[in-house]
Amino acid sequence: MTGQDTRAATTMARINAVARRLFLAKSYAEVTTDMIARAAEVTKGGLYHHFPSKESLYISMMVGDLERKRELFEQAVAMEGTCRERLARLTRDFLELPGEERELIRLVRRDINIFSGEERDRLVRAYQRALPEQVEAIVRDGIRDGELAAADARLLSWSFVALVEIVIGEYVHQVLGDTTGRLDHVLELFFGGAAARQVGAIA
Amino acid sequence: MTGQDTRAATTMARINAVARRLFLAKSYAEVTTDMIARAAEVTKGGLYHHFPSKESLYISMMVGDLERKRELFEQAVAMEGTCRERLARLTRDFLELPGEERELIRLVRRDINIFSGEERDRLVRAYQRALPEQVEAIVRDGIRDGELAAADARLLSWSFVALVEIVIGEYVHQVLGDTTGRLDHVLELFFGGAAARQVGAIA
DNA sequence: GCTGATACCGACCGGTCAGTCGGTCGGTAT
DNA sequence: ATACCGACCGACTGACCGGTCGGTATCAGC
Repeated sequence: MTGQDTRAATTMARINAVARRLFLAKSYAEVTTDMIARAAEVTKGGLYHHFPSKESLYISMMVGDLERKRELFEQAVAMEGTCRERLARLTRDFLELPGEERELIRLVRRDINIFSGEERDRLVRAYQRALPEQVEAIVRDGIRDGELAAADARLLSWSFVALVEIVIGEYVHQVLGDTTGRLDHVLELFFGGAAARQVGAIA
Repeated sequence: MTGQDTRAATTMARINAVARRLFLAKSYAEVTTDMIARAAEVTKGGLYHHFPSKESLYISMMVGDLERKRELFEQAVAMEGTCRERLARLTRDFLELPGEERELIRLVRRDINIFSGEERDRLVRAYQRALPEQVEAIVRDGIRDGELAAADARLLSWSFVALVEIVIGEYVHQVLGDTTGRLDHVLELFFGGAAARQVGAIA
């Protein structure tokens, strides 16, 4: 029993890993089930023995990964400290994820429009739980404690996530350098805005 | 000559309009050339008489539209006033665009990954000229005039655009209401940040 | 009213791809 | 040894879809 379970689980894990790599490199439509099967060293029949459809394979690969990210980000939420410190921790954790792991979150935005119905909802919910809701929990505390101005927590969280997403990418790497520069920029902009600080009076 | 031009131009415009509607409602792959042809009341042969390929039809529809938006946003750039006033004008113009026109900009992000090569570049360039570069011009002035803190203008522009894009959508409409509420939120957040203002000293 | 050009037609082709299905094989329980 | 079962195989199918092509309709200029 364990032997069979392990064997199936191993194969499924191999398929998942290969699928992740391929879906990152090419668009959903461009990645064929043949490609996945060949790269995972199973046949299409074998692949369809474990997954009912291409869509389902894609979604469960994504959902599994997002679940792991949720656990990571929850540590920042659970942390003691100011709102800013906790957001910093979460953002740093995110920025320091190995490239492939980090890029996977972008796939949600890239591919969300090709699905619909129940499977799409599964993906959306997994994403929301993994990132925006974690940020929202911290932001909500920040507002409650007077660290952030009163505002809609969800909207603020989305804004924060959007600022973080901007900071990924090669151009920003050239401008701001590695994690710390990017992190500082996001936090400065989110908390303090882009306006020049008045040098003199409060005016 | 004018008669022929007009006839062809009319048909092409009809195809473009129909394509825009369809591509907004469904993903690129889901919209078939048959659907476009039928909805535009031509046959596939007629469609391919005017456009060399589905991809080319899509891209030129988008590029044409983005070109019109560029002209609109250029008015805000050309305007007299502070950086904040000019960004407000540009953002207001954007937010007050009729729904379909505004959504079209989101298609760039949605579909950019399915193209590659020259046509993709055409689309990317048209988008950049239409929106981020306009914002960047204003932001650059703001930095030069000491209204914005010294920073990379392009990065700031992207951040601003990202904040604007957040503010579209039904949830934000419920929270902030129509254009003015959204506009104020974006400007407040971008210029002043989300931190609570100190009530007392400068501390 | 003839001629050429352009707009338009619609059946058809070539290729792709998700998904199927009858069958093999290795391991496990009895 | 036998019976069984889940893992896996791979040729095949059916549908779809972008693009083609030989042909017809419409209209301008002569």
